[in-house]
Amino acid sequence: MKIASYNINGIKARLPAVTDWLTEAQPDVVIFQEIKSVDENFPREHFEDMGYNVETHGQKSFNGVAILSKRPLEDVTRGLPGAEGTGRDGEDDEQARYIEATVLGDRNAVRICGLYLPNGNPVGDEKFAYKLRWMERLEKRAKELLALEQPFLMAGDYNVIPQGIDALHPENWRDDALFQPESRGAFWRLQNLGLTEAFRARNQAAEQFTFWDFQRGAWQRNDGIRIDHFLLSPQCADLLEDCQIDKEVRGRDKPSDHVPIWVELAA
DNA sequence: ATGTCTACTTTAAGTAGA
Repeated sequence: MKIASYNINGIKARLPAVTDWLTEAQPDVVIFQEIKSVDENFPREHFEDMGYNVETHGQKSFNGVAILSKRPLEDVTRGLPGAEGTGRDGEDDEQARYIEATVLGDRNAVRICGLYLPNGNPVGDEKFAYKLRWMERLEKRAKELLALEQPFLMAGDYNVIPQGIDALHPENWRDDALFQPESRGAFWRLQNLGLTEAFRARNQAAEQFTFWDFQRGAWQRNDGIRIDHFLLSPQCADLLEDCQIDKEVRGRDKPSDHVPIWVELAA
């Protein structure tokens, strides 16, 4: 079962590019981030015509996540649990950044957690504090799911550069929320719970990026960072067969600033 | 030093977010 993650930076602007990539890559499941659309305006029927079941969690203008699956989706939940000062299960989280669903493979059911972690810039601002609180909530959710001892994965745009090797010029990110010790520490804490970072489990090479800024000719200079990740539960990591980044998508017409990353699971 | 893109409104030029 091929499961992909792709921050598309706006479904309206990205529909042709996303359609071309989907047609070629043929993932069984794909999670999108930054759909930047309310649920009613998401081109659901377009993707249904391509054979996908579609579940969205959108909002106006910003953020927004979705899960598309060729297999049936079960037990869909929207919002990361534990939103502050609100009701249960993140129903009142004002930022649409998280969705979960279960996909049935031929041999295993896999819980898919699609996330768009807050950027957190500028450091020192309330936005950075929100990022760290959000990561604490994610860790809490990971612990809940780990207790079930079932295959699950948490994937998406983490907005975290794990190590210096994950940037062409790590020194340029020293003061950025994506490379702060607190952000990176929270990402390591997730892994230390027993989650496997799929890409690094299979590839230790430098210059393996998933994002190149639109500004300053970052793509032309390969001035990228690796911030889109798959974290796998132990039962899911046992099924891991491959993890790749579809880098070439960044060089196409009207690209997103991110490219797809995917895992192949023996599920 | 600067360089971009997207969505939206204030609707064609400015703002916010990344």
